[in-house]
Amino acid sequence: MPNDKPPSDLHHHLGYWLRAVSNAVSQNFARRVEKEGVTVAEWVFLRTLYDANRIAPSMLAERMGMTRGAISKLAERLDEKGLVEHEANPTDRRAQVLALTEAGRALVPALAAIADANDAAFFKMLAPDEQRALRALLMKIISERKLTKAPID
Amino acid sequence: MPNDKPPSDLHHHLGYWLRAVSNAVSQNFARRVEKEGVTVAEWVFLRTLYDANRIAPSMLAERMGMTRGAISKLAERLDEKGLVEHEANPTDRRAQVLALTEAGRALVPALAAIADANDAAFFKMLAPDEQRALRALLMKIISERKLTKAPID
DNA sequence: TGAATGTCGTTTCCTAGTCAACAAGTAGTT
DNA sequence: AACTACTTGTTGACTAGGAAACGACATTCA
Repeated sequence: MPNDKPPSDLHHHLGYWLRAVSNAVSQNFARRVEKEGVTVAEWVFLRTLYDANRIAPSMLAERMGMTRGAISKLAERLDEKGLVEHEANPTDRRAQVLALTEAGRALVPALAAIADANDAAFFKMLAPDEQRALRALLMKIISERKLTKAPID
Repeated sequence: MPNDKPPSDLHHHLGYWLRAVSNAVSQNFARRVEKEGVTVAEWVFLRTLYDANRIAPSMLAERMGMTRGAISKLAERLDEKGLVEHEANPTDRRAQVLALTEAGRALVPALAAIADANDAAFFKMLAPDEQRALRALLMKIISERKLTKAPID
């Protein structure tokens, strides 16, 4: 045998296509919300806080899959923009509680509308059953992944 | 009507799940190739160069979807690692030509094996037909997107 | 009570990108 | 030939995030 087979192509990996589509979606969304003066991470932050009402930074870090350092900086930026407030925690003087300001709360529905429009535009070439199928496949991977996260590797 | 309906949930967007899975795959892969002293971007760079043999940085930037500035720095890093060489272009004294060194060429198959293993491990919970379906959906989005990139906004 | 240990959020340092300004070189036009 | 306009790759300023060290505080345990 004169030669090994060539190394597999980039495009043979599902992860490659996943990254390509994901980046395109995120970049598109980023461009849209930028006009509202907000980044993608800030949108996720605000939307999560919208539901939580009042939440510790460490909780937010966990839910968003970011480090506490990142959340700390993110919260400060949003505070400066007048969208988020830091409050003291009466029962633990180390801790903080984050909450939306009125302006922050008012902004969320507008951002949600942009997110809806972006998602709709991006996946409109997929039929409804195809969209459901894609969602199901992605969720299947995620849920499986959750189970095997700590022990594996 | 007392109240509007609430802003849509983060998890209602396909883009959210896409980003979640894509980030997980990439992080996992990053951790694995880190042991070979290489980042994800560097892997894509090396693999692309492996096929192209000799290529201008500007071409590489286009193929990888990165700016020329990023490619310039990436190439310099890989040059310092002894994996990539800069050559002069005889016909245009502004231009450069990038090529793999022997070490760089030798490294690619090992990295490809890691990429194969990572992809296999990550998507093994999907049946073969599910994997094909996922790939088809992603490619459908990409190809549609390519067509409507410039004009749409 | 006091000491060790653990946890909270912040900060510093680092990496890896973008963007915009740039010098060097090419090409086209008179 | 000279002027203009474009293109090439590099650079500097800036941004966002991770890792780890940190100070302040809380908890546990003797």
